[in-house]
Amino acid sequence: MSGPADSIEIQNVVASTGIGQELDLEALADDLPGADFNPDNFPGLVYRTQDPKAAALIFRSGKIVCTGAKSIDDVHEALGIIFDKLRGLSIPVDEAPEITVQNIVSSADLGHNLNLNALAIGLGLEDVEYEPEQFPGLVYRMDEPKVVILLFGSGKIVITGGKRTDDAETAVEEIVKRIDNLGLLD
Amino acid sequence: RLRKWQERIRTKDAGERNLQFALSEIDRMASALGVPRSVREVASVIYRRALNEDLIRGRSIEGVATSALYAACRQEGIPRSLDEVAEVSRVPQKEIGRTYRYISQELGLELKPVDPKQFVPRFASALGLSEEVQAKATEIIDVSAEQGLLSGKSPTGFAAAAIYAASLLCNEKKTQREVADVAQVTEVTIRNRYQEQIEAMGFR
DNA sequence: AGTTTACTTTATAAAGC
DNA sequence: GCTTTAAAAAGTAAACT
Repeated sequence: MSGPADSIEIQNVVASTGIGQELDLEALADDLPGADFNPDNFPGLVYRTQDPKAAALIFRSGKIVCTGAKSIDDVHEALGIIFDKLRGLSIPVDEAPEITVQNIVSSADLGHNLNLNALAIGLGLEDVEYEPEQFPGLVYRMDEPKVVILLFGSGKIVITGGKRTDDAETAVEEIVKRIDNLGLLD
Repeated sequence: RLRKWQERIRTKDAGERNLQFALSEIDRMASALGVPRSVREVASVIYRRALNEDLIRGRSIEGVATSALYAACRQEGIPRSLDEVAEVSRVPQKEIGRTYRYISQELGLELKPVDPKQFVPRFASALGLSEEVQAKATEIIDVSAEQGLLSGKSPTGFAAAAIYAASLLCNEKKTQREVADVAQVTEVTIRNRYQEQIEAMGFR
């Protein structure tokens, strides 16, 4: 059975980790080709991997944030590359640093156009933020799973705030139910 | 003990002065926008509620005052766009929008999305257009909104396009530039919405 | 008038102001 | 609160050709 849940695509995964070692970012900026470090703007050093494509923010404390990966596997791959690069610079890195997924951004297509005005009232104005003068999407905060869904007139949606791969799937099934119950899924 | 008394009086005075400042700012902006006294009163009530619920902490008094006025205009059915409100405020439009969303959520205002039709009388009269054009523009908005064209679109741009289309249909033509200026949108937006609307009306 | 680039919104960690 | 990073959605806008 093909449904909206099958159209889900992970677009971005944010994860955090740490190498268990303090870093000299000034020195690291010189040793890592392509590294961006502007301590006046932001305390983290920015390093990008090409394959898989991702961006890492490396901090003096040794903590690292990885963003832009298209899957959880890609996060592990990208961070693995960074760990090896650091080891290559004779920086001691924990053997298998714990990697925590912090946020997953997914997109999906409900396959029907949406009347956002009717949806704002139907879903409940108290849980909805819809200000087309400021942004074309309707913002819906769902409690279980605890995610935020952006709904557009085209029926395309964005699910963010989830930490597990199946949060998006559960959220899509739930939002489809709620919209259908309102009779707003044409 | 005497110090505590003085402190209380001092903070009470400061709070009173801040409230007076906020209310006078609401009055000043409301006058500049030309909204009726009833809207200023609603804005004052919203501001006082925000104050009582401690929503001003971490935000500027002027920002909350402006947002309260923006919300009051909507609540009273005579909305002003964020652009228009920002013009008479010394707070940037982006902050007004954010603060509005925050106080709206926290106070549970539950305001419905702005109806583009509510801009028609004001924009049309600023352009010197007749009642006939206004009625036509209103009809265009109703028909195209029913066909689902309104979702995600800015209410001012939607209203501007309908007024432009209605002015053509009623032989009281205004240029896209003239309509764009009073609605504070670009000609490109009017062109885009106009194309969709005349198609929805079955013209073209 | 068409194209490109860029900004609006959501979530999330990191260190410091 | 802010700063930076990534990505999607769709609307709006400005700067070009």
